[in-house]
Amino acid sequence: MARTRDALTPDRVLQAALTLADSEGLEALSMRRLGTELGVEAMSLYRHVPSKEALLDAMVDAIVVSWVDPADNTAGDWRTRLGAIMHRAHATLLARPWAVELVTMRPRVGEGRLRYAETITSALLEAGFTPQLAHHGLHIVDGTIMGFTAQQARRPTAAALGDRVQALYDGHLADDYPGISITIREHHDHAEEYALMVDLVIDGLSRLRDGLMPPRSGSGARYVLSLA
Amino acid sequence: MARTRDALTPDRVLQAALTLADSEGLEALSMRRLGTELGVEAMSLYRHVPSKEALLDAMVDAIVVSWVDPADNTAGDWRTRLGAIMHRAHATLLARPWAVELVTMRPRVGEGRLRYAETITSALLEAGFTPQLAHHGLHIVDGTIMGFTAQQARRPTAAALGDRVQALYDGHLADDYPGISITIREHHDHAEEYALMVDLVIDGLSRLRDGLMPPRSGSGARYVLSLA
DNA sequence: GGTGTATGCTTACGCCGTAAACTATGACAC
DNA sequence: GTGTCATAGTTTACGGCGTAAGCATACACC
Repeated sequence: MARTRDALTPDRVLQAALTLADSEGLEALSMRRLGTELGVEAMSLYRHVPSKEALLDAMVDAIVVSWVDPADNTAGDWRTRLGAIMHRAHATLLARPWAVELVTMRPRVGEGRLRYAETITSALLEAGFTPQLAHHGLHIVDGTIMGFTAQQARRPTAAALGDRVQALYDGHLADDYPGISITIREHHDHAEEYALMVDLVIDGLSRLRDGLMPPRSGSGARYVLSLA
Repeated sequence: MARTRDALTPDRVLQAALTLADSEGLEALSMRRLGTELGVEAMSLYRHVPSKEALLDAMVDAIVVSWVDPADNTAGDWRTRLGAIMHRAHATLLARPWAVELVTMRPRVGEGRLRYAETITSALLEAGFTPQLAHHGLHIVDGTIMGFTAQQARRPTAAALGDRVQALYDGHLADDYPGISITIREHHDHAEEYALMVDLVIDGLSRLRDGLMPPRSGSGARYVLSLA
């Protein structure tokens, strides 16, 4: 076989995996399918990738690292920088809805995720956050991106939404769900909603840093477990 | 076969599925395995459940509906009621880490999820939020729960975290990741962190309602797509 | 030319969800 | 009691999955 020409490489496999997922979704990404896509048998991929899991982890890392742009690492207000990251992350995940599952669920932390975490953390530290609060801030930002994006990326295929929801749109069930029946009619701009959330979070972080958050009830420690 | 005694029912199947997932994780939940758990062949389950997908959806609904307790639907400040839901949701998801994937990724909206959405929505409407803002509020609360919980439920099995992270704990890589190297040493109380986030969100919602959020940059519309 | 090694192929195993056909049970009508 | 029927469970089978093990080929270097 041609060793030099057109040789498979880990990166070619990774790129092909991203492309395949982009065009046909994550459930279409099987090793066999990925093989055919590269004109090769499934088992050949294992010369370049230790396992499918590792491949998925590599995909995650490639995506997450794209959220931080070295260009805005140093310049500008921390608020602007964080906002940029949050919006960029949101945009890429909306463009790759299949990635949401991967990015939110895979625990492995690679270089890309570290870079991303470092960018946010150091931005907060430079902005005068205590290490403790910067740590919390990283998780707050990260959680916001994941949670909010997951929600919007969840396919509203309508048909798959459930009959009840359709009934709601049709104006029925107003007795059972009065609140939703009202709000469901609102014009709903996803982008605006996310921007609102980003502002809310950044403003909240700012107020936390400055000790402006009103003291509140407590830790929620009463809500531990039960498993019915 | 005994038609009356010990008969399988959709609910028995659902309960068994929840139990199995609780004890062995979501990846152990196969129809075959669930069958043996119930002393029955896999195919028998299909008399009571249309498909595995439907079963998973039922599991989601059962979990989500448990987040809202009729008892605190009407009583108390809206802040308290929302906080209760958020903490309860977080607690149940931490007790059932496998459920995070299901709850965040499955688009189907059943009765349970509707009940949950209705509770939050009507609480906000009653608190004087505009329908538009109540709608946003629902998504903000929902996204917060999902995102933050997903993050904490992501197994920190340490071994599976990645070598770099271990190196960071050991104090290496401080040059590459100065910020993280500082914050990683902090005492890290998950419960406290979530409580902080809950307060941040509720405070933010309150400020949104009262028009106290400072005007900000914009929608992030510049961060659309690219797919490298 | 011979050897070593890298690359890809073949085969096979044990899982998975589920379609289709079959069987055994009890309920009920006469 | 006998015949009919619906219901609940079983059996078998299909096409997919990830990947372990072993084989074949072709180049690089001596």
